[in-house]
Amino acid sequence: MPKLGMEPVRRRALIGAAVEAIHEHGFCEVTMGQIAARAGVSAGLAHHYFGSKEQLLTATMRHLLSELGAEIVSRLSRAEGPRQRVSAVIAGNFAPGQFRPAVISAWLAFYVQAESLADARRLHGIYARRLRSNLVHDLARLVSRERAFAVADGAAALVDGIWLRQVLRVGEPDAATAIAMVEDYVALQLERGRM
Amino acid sequence: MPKLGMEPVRRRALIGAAVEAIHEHGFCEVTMGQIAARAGVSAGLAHHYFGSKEQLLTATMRHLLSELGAEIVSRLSRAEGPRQRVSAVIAGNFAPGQFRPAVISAWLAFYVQAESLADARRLHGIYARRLRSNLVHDLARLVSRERAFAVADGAAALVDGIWLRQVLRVGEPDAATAIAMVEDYVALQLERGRM
DNA sequence: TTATTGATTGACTGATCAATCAATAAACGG
DNA sequence: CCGTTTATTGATTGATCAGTCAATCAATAA
Repeated sequence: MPKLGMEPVRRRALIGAAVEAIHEHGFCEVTMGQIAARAGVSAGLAHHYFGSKEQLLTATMRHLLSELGAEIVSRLSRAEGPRQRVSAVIAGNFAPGQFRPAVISAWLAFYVQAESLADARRLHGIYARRLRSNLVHDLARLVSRERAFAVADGAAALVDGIWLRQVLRVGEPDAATAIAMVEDYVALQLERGRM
Repeated sequence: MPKLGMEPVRRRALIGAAVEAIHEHGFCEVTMGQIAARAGVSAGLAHHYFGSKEQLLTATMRHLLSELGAEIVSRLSRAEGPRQRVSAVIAGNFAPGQFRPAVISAWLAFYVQAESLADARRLHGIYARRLRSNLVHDLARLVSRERAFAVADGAAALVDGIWLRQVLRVGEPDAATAIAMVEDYVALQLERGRM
């Protein structure tokens, strides 16, 4: 059965399987065997393509962050003016493909890992700085630069908090309510800034 | 050297050591041996008193939640009127003994575990409901019941988000800034509610 | 003094799992 | 068709670690 050019197919499948397997078994408990089985291959093949469990997990984290980033960039490109750009960032953070149980579980697990794993920490840092500078840049066109920092930090904390709390909520995530909550916060802050 | 009545001493030491060891080694990587060594005893003794790693970890989580709860209750008892009570809850969530790196790491790790571990999930649920009902009860005296729910959820998400983001921040946690951020959010929401 | 109980350890075991590797087989290139 | 590359597996290894246990020692009680 061996077809050629399977590498990208397997890599994608394994990364997707890793997200699901982390959700099902928990980050600490999940094994290469479980991930590989979910992707429909042997554990040996997972090692063949990724070298080690840590590298597969790091690739998975990189994938999640880049997908989330892409959602935001795509919405930013359609936004007009700073206020819409802020909304684009907020909505991007709750994009349907991202704000779902398995992704939320994996994302949180990587947050925890980022503390002890240098690679994970670096990736998180890059992503967080980019998000923040995007927000600050646009907010600074609406309020003072000083307040823009405060509002960006507040909005970012609120977004992360909503993701975090979704981990323990039962039932499907409600992106609309989440977005409304953050939009409300930003609107209130901007109103005051204009007074 | 065996003295009598060591059980409570050892239990406390092991729970404290678990928090520190999780912070140092990471939740997934930490072993009973490392925790026991930090507490100055053998791994065998840790099993003797707690039965299993899972039970020691669950006891640690219970301890963290109850300490945080105690900080809030203590501030609530000194508060007068609903507005002060809301502030008491906020300040309690950033009490100096709790809002520090090792505790934050462990707390977040337990959050992740709560997804797959029934015991951890139950504990978290109890704590979260209590916190929420406390907030809603007092907020409902300041704004409509409906808005009280929204503000309580927003404030709780903000608190959790600030804790979460502290995991990756370098340097000592800044409780004062954190409290100011949540107080600002609540103040803004209450102002609107009164309009 | 002599049992009894509680505290404690270090050695042991059994299971798990990441990582390696040799073997196999299909596709392809000449 | 024959050699090379790519894909894939299953068996194996080596390390780690949770959990158990017998043995030891001190304090207390009878």
